[in-house]
Amino acid sequence: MKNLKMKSARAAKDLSQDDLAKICKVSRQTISAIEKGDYNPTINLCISICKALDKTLDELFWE
Amino acid sequence: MKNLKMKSARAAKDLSQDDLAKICKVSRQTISAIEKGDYNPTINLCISICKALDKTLDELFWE
DNA sequence: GCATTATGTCAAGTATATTTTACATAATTC
DNA sequence: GAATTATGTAAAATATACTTGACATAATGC
Repeated sequence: MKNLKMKSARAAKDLSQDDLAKICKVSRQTISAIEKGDYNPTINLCISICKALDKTLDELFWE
Repeated sequence: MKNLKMKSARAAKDLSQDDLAKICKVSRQTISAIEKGDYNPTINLCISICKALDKTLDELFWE
Protein backbone atom coordinates (compact mmCIF):
# COMPACT_ATOMS: atom_id res chain seq x y z
CA MET A 1 0.00 0.00 0.00
CA LYS A 2 0.95 3.61 -0.48
CA ASN A 3 3.32 5.21 1.96
CA LEU A 4 1.48 8.43 2.68
CA LYS A 5 3.47 9.07 5.85
CA MET A 6 6.58 9.35 3.76
CA LYS A 7 4.88 11.47 1.14
CA SER A 8 3.62 13.95 3.71
CA ALA A 9 6.93 14.06 5.58
CA ARG A 10 8.60 14.90 2.30
CA ALA A 11 6.03 17.59 1.57
CA ALA A 12 6.61 19.04 5.04
CA LYS A 13 10.25 19.52 4.11
CA ASP A 14 9.30 20.96 0.73
CA LEU A 15 11.38 18.40 -1.12
CA SER A 16 10.56 16.96 -4.52
CA GLN A 17 11.00 13.25 -5.16
CA ASP A 18 14.05 14.17 -7.13
CA ASP A 19 15.50 16.24 -4.28
CA LEU A 20 15.03 13.38 -1.85
CA ALA A 21 16.47 10.90 -4.33
CA LYS A 22 19.62 12.97 -4.63
CA ILE A 23 20.01 13.28 -0.87
CA CYS A 24 19.60 9.51 -0.49
CA LYS A 25 21.72 8.76 -3.56
CA VAL A 26 19.10 6.68 -5.31
CA SER A 27 17.08 7.27 -8.44
CA ARG A 28 13.88 9.30 -8.51
CA GLN A 29 12.04 6.20 -9.65
CA THR A 30 13.08 4.36 -6.51
CA ILE A 31 11.61 7.10 -4.31
CA SER A 32 8.48 7.13 -6.43
CA ALA A 33 8.06 3.37 -6.16
CA ILE A 34 8.51 3.40 -2.40
CA GLU A 35 5.86 6.10 -1.98
CA LYS A 36 3.60 4.26 -4.34
CA GLY A 37 4.09 1.22 -2.12
CA ASP A 38 5.08 -1.07 -4.92
CA TYR A 39 8.05 -2.37 -3.18
CA ASN A 40 10.33 -3.40 -0.51
CA PRO A 41 13.34 -1.13 -0.04
CA THR A 42 16.40 -2.12 1.97
CA ILE A 43 16.70 -1.00 5.58
CA ASN A 44 19.70 1.17 4.79
CA LEU A 45 17.71 3.12 2.26
CA CYS A 46 14.83 3.48 4.71
CA ILE A 47 17.24 4.83 7.31
CA SER A 48 18.66 7.26 4.79
CA ILE A 49 15.16 8.49 3.93
CA CYS A 50 14.26 8.85 7.60
CA LYS A 51 17.32 10.94 8.29
CA ALA A 52 16.63 13.19 5.33
CA LEU A 53 13.09 13.76 6.55
CA ASP A 54 13.87 14.00 10.29
CA LYS A 55 11.77 11.00 11.11
CA THR A 56 12.41 7.56 12.59
CA LEU A 57 11.79 4.13 11.11
CA ASP A 58 8.72 3.64 13.27
CA GLU A 59 7.29 6.95 12.12
CA LEU A 60 7.63 6.23 8.41
CA PHE A 61 7.77 2.47 7.97
CA TRP A 62 5.98 0.85 10.87
CA GLU A 63 2.35 0.13 10.36
CA MET B 1 28.40 -3.63 12.59
CA LYS B 2 26.83 -6.45 14.58
CA ASN B 3 23.21 -6.24 15.49
CA LEU B 4 23.40 -7.13 19.16
CA LYS B 5 19.96 -5.72 19.87
CA MET B 6 18.49 -8.30 17.59
CA LYS B 7 20.63 -11.06 18.99
CA SER B 8 19.61 -10.29 22.56
CA ALA B 9 15.93 -9.89 21.66
CA ARG B 10 16.09 -13.33 20.07
CA ALA B 11 17.79 -14.77 23.14
CA ALA B 12 15.09 -13.21 25.32
CA LYS B 13 12.52 -15.23 23.40
CA ASP B 14 14.68 -18.35 23.60
CA LEU B 15 14.71 -18.77 19.84
CA SER B 16 17.57 -20.20 17.81
CA GLN B 17 18.58 -18.55 14.56
CA ASP B 18 16.91 -21.44 12.83
CA ASP B 19 13.67 -20.97 14.77
CA LEU B 20 13.55 -17.30 13.87
CA ALA B 21 14.41 -18.06 10.26
CA LYS B 22 11.45 -20.42 10.03
CA ILE B 23 9.07 -17.91 11.57
CA CYS B 24 10.25 -15.23 9.13
CA LYS B 25 10.40 -17.66 6.22
CA VAL B 26 13.99 -16.99 5.33
CA SER B 27 17.09 -19.13 5.55
CA ARG B 28 19.14 -19.50 8.71
CA GLN B 29 22.07 -17.97 6.89
CA THR B 30 20.12 -14.81 6.28
CA ILE B 31 19.36 -14.41 9.99
CA SER B 32 22.98 -15.15 10.80
CA ALA B 33 24.23 -12.56 8.32
CA ILE B 34 21.88 -9.88 9.65
CA GLU B 35 23.02 -10.45 13.22
CA LYS B 36 26.59 -10.48 12.08
CA GLY B 37 25.90 -7.12 10.46
CA ASP B 38 27.18 -8.12 7.08
CA TYR B 39 24.26 -6.86 5.24
CA ASN B 40 21.30 -4.87 4.38
CA PRO B 41 18.01 -6.72 4.69
CA THR B 42 14.79 -5.49 3.13
CA ILE B 43 12.32 -3.55 5.27
CA ASN B 44 9.72 -6.30 4.97
CA LEU B 45 12.11 -8.81 6.46
CA CYS B 46 13.03 -6.37 9.24
CA ILE B 47 9.35 -5.92 10.04
CA SER B 48 8.85 -9.67 10.07
CA ILE B 49 11.76 -10.07 12.49
CA CYS B 50 10.44 -7.30 14.72
CA LYS B 51 7.04 -8.90 14.95
CA ALA B 52 8.54 -12.28 15.77
CA LEU B 53 10.56 -10.73 18.57
CA ASP B 54 7.90 -8.30 19.86
CA LYS B 55 10.00 -5.28 19.05
CA THR B 56 9.64 -2.29 16.76
CA LEU B 57 11.90 -1.14 13.95
CA ASP B 58 13.33 1.64 16.08
CA GLU B 59 14.17 -0.82 18.83
CA LEU B 60 16.05 -3.26 16.62
CA PHE B 61 17.24 -1.35 13.56
CA TRP B 62 17.57 2.29 14.47
CA GLU B 63 20.96 3.37 15.63
C1' DG C 1 32.48 -41.08 23.80
C1' DC C 2 28.49 -40.19 20.85
C1' DA C 3 24.46 -37.67 19.15
C1' DT C 4 22.26 -33.47 18.83
C1' DT C 5 21.81 -28.53 18.67
C1' DA C 6 23.43 -23.94 17.62
C1' DT C 7 26.27 -21.22 15.03
C1' DG C 8 29.81 -19.61 11.36
C1' DT C 9 31.06 -19.55 6.76
C1' DC C 10 31.66 -20.42 1.74
C1' DA C 11 30.46 -20.98 -3.19
C1' DA C 12 27.09 -21.13 -6.84
C1' DG C 13 22.57 -20.12 -8.13
C1' DT C 14 18.00 -17.48 -8.17
C1' DA C 15 14.99 -13.63 -7.08
C1' DT C 16 14.43 -9.02 -6.75
C1' DA C 17 15.96 -4.13 -5.57
C1' DT C 18 17.67 -0.42 -8.11
C1' DT C 19 19.43 2.10 -12.33
C1' DT C 20 19.17 3.98 -16.79
C1' DT C 21 16.75 5.75 -20.58
C1' DA C 22 12.73 7.22 -22.22
C1' DC C 23 8.10 9.06 -22.92
C1' DA C 24 3.69 11.08 -21.08
C1' DT C 25 0.89 14.45 -18.36
C1' DA C 26 -0.49 18.19 -15.19
C1' DA C 27 0.75 22.47 -12.84
C1' DT C 28 3.37 26.70 -12.67
C1' DT C 29 5.69 30.59 -14.26
C1' DC C 30 7.44 33.78 -17.52
C1' DG D 1 1.41 29.59 -25.06
C1' DA D 2 6.16 28.05 -24.50
C1' DA D 3 9.38 26.47 -20.92
C1' DT D 4 10.13 24.40 -16.70
C1' DT D 5 9.13 21.48 -12.76
C1' DA D 6 7.04 17.51 -10.54
C1' DT D 7 5.33 13.17 -11.08
C1' DG D 8 3.89 8.43 -13.15
C1' DT D 9 5.25 4.60 -15.58
C1' DA D 10 7.62 1.02 -18.49
C1' DA D 11 11.35 -1.98 -20.38
C1' DA D 12 16.03 -3.67 -20.24
C1' DA D 13 20.21 -3.97 -17.69
C1' DT D 14 22.94 -4.36 -13.35
C1' DA D 15 23.73 -4.96 -8.41
C1' DT D 16 22.72 -7.32 -4.55
C1' DA D 17 19.49 -9.79 -1.19
C1' DC D 18 18.53 -14.33 -0.29
C1' DT D 19 18.65 -19.58 -1.03
C1' DT D 20 20.59 -24.04 -1.20
C1' DG D 21 23.85 -27.34 -0.01
C1' DA D 22 27.78 -28.32 2.25
C1' DC D 23 31.39 -28.57 5.74
C1' DA D 24 33.46 -27.09 10.28
C1' DT D 25 33.38 -26.21 15.33
C1' DA D 26 31.84 -25.60 20.06
C1' DA D 27 28.41 -26.70 23.70
C1' DT D 28 25.10 -29.81 25.88
C1' DG D 29 23.03 -34.02 27.30
C1' DC D 30 22.65 -38.91 27.12
